[in-house]
Amino acid sequence: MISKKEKKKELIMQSALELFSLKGFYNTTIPDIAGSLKMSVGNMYNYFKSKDILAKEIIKYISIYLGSKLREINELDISTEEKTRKIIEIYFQTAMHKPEMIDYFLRIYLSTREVFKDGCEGMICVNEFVTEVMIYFEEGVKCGDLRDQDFFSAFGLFMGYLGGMVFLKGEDVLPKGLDDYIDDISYNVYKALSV
Amino acid sequence: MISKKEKKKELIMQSALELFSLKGFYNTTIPDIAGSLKMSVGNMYNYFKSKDILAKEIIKYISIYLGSKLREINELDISTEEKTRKIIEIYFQTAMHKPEMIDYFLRIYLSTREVFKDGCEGMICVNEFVTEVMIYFEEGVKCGDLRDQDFFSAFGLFMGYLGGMVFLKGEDVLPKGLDDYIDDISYNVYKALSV
Amino acid sequence: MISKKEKKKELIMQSALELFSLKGFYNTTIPDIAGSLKMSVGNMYNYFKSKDILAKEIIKYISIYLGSKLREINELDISTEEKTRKIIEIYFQTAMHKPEMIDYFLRIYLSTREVFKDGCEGMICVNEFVTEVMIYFEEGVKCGDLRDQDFFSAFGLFMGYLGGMVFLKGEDVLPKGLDDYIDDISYNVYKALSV
Amino acid sequence: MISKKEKKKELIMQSALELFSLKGFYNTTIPDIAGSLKMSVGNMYNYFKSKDILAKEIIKYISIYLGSKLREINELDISTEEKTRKIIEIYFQTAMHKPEMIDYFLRIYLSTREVFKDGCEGMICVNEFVTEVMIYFEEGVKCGDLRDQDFFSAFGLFMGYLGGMVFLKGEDVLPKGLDDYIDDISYNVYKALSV
DNA sequence: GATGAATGAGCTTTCATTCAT
DNA sequence: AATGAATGAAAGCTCATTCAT
Repeated sequence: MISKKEKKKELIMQSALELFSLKGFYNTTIPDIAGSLKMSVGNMYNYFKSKDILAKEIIKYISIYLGSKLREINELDISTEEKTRKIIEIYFQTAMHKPEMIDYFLRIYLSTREVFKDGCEGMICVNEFVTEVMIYFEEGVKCGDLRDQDFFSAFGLFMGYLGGMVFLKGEDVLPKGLDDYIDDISYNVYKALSV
Repeated sequence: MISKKEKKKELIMQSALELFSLKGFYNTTIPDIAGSLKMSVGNMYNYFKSKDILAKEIIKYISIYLGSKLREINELDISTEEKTRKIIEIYFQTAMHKPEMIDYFLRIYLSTREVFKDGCEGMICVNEFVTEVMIYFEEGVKCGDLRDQDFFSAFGLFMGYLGGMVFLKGEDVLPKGLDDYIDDISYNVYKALSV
Repeated sequence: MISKKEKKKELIMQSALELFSLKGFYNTTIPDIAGSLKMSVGNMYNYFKSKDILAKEIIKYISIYLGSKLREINELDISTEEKTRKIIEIYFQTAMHKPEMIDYFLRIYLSTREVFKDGCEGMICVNEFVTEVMIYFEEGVKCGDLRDQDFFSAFGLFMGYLGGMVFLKGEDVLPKGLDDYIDDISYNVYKALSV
Repeated sequence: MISKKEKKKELIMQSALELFSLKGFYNTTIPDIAGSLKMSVGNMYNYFKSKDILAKEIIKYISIYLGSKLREINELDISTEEKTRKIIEIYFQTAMHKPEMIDYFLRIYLSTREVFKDGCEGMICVNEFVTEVMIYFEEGVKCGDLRDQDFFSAFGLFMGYLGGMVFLKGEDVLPKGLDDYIDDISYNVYKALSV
């Protein structure tokens, strides 16, 4: 069972996540976050000892969320090609319906090194997510669908690609909706990674 | 002919670029930049009217630099496959020898929307760079090497991939040097984009 | 008979005394004190209505403790010279074995006027201690051992001296242990005060 | 010649010294100090990088001031007994006419260890003052007036005594003015220290 | 008696920008 | 063109105290 305090921590993370991804880490103040929750500034600090710690907890939270989504796909009994498409779909769906998550990942986590340096070195805080991508890749290789190449070569292509598209969407330069690129992207990714 | 003032502006941009990419936009102060140039704070404002304007000039500067590098490749009389490889090479070489440029692109420009919102909407400030990628792509299509797909589907893959790899390198999770991934990546990109 | 509540108040004072003398009044928080006693913050306020009141009760507590030690000496049937030495001994022994007491006296009580202004004016809160020094002095005069001078001239010398030595010890500038100064100090004090 | 900046630093120290000694270190805020000088808060930090550093500079300043006063006495061609009296006189005169100095010494410097821990270990920041006391003592010994005892035994007596009297005055328990104790104290100190 | 979440004023410190020289 | 002292708003964070449970 989840404690009342744990529940409130999650509420705070949700609100902070939205504000951070909307306005950026340094343009979101603790009073902003507290205000959005009708909570006093001081009380915020009963839940998260610092703004940095809050930011780190949020990325872990996102990693767990996205990781669980990927796990569901990994557990399906479908071809690697279909899995590839489903991963793209879920990524874009998240980008459309919970844009703050992907945005936080791309614009806060990847770019605010100072904050994540201590405690999120390497991929510690996005471990759950990366692990599932790894599973997707290794199973694809094992069953003969994907070429056996360096994992990071494959990871960079797949995730760099998806991130890049969401960035373009965010910059409002994509003429079509993200959904409309799913066919192209699935084709390109699978073409690149398959044997 | 380039004026003395223009020359000093460039010096300032160089120094600011290094500091911004090293410590982030919000952790670099105007006194920091002035200090690194042994220049007074007040005088800095004779060259750039605000920190935001400085940041925007820098991204244009980078875009022009990288665009010119790509143009050189586009003007070579080689196959699209060779061009693809050369683009990757030049991108990684820049990432290794002038890391501040790629870092600024990925960590400052892409992530600090607040700053670039006014004056760099869409791709205005990275126009020169994007244009050359577009030329690479369209010529590749015209000569029958590349599949005729939506430009952004291709752009996202190529540039998202390269950015993703540099990010991974920056996070110190790549077991090998960037150079050692050139073969893999060239292969993957060309496989994805070719007919 | 001492009530259960009175007993707990004393426990709190002991803990607070240690923390105050170790970290200072303003660097010791009520949560610090409560935490050191595994007690809730709210409950602390059932025993002491404010931090200031707690601080004042502590100095009274110390005064009573030290006063009782001096009374024991005053009641002995020994010469004033021997009493003088015994007072120094007991003072230094306290400084060594219960350093928090002397430290509190010197560093909290004497220096944090704001806090003790209301309720501890003059020597109200250290009354028991000062009274015993007064008795020592007056009896010494009555029996012809000590010169009959202004009490405060004598008090300042004796207690200023002892406090000064403990300060020096605290600053780690004394080359020897406090004990090793007892001979010197006894000699100096008695020489100064005797007829 | 003294720079304009140095002059302003001294003005700030003067003002801060008064406020600190009057209200205590933790009850004096930077806005208090800035306000007393009709100066902006931000500008204060152009002169002293932190409140702690300001506090440390002040104690050095006081030490130099008092040290110079003692040096003048040390350089006089008078007996040790007369020097003893003159030191007490100058100390009490300072306590009466520049009470903030002695108060700062006794109530801020000696009691706020946290602040002076780094950078003022031992007697580093009161070096000039202590040195002159040492010279007084050693010359007194050399010329046969004072007993050759441990320096700190003598220092603790002399300075502890003077500090103690000022404390008592501050607590308003002395029935007479400080001046009226000079005879007594001179007699006591010299009696204790002389051969 | 006991808990600890909640309050909110207040603190130190930072920094883009201005402006008198 | 050049200096750097000055401004002042705003940030992150702390903490004595209260109060519903």
